[in-house]
Amino acid sequence: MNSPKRILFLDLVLSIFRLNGLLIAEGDSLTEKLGLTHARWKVIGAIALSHAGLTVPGVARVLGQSRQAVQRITDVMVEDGLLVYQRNPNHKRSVLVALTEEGSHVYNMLREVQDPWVFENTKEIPIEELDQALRLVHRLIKKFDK
Amino acid sequence: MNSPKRILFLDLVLSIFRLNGLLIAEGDSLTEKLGLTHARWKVIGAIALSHAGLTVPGVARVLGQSRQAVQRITDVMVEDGLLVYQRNPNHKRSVLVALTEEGSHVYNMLREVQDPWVFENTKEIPIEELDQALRLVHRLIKKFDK
DNA sequence: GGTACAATGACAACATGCTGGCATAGGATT
DNA sequence: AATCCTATGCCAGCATGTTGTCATTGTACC
Repeated sequence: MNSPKRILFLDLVLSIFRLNGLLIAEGDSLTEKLGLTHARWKVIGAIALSHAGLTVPGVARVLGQSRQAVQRITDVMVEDGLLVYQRNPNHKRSVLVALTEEGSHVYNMLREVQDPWVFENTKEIPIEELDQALRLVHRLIKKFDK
Repeated sequence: MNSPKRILFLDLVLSIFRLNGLLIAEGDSLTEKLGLTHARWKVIGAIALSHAGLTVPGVARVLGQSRQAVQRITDVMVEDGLLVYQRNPNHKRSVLVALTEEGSHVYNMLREVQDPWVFENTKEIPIEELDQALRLVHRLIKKFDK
């Protein structure tokens, strides 16, 4: 069971761990001036991309995290004026999370630093490679996300 | 700047975050009975695979983490009898980290649960796809790891 | 309507990661 | 040898994630 496949897969797993850490560090340094952290722009991004309203557990489901982790982040972001909790017509207790004006502004600034970063880091990579890798990652996510 | 490439790349980044979380959960449940956690088997694996001796900061460099994070884990693992600190002929203060007999035993058991897991999750994936994805991930790591 | 199960909010404990600061050991340069 | 830079150990503070528990709300089913 020391097949090449085994080695490749374990290398892939460890590399995912490594890349995850590096991406977090990248994201943090990229958004430092905006007062954001990776936990925060993940939330802002999820909300900005959602057309329907999202509740806290809804954001958690989108991000694949526990609702408690998201709740803690959103609570602080509400205090900081980036988010507001809005009445949810569909649920008495479970409020909707929305961007404030300042939150939208921060999201726009996020895009302004993110776009050049994406461009810089993908300009030499053929789109086919990105697509293939993404498909494999999605396949693995589907396999593990039960 | 809403190119397909941008969308693909951002999806890839978010998917890496997601897969990272899922892999940690997988690893934790897989090694639960061994009394391991993902932080611990990463360390055990790094040490088991190193031919030369590793110091704590050495393990950290291999794993791409801070030496403080690794130090905390190894301290606990030494208490638990999985690791020992050994005199380092090359450095008075910076000891080497090695597996105890129990640590080696746990590593072997780790392999016994890990191998079937790897097999199960790769049997339907062509080796070429794994290889291509791994190459892209390595490429990104190299780009961000400065 | 009543009842049972699921979803949510709130709080706590804990694991894991990061950074920063400080003292000391090692190594390189002069 | 003296000096300077780097590596290391150790401690602390903090951000982020997990799980668990409990009370309450929503929902579905009888």
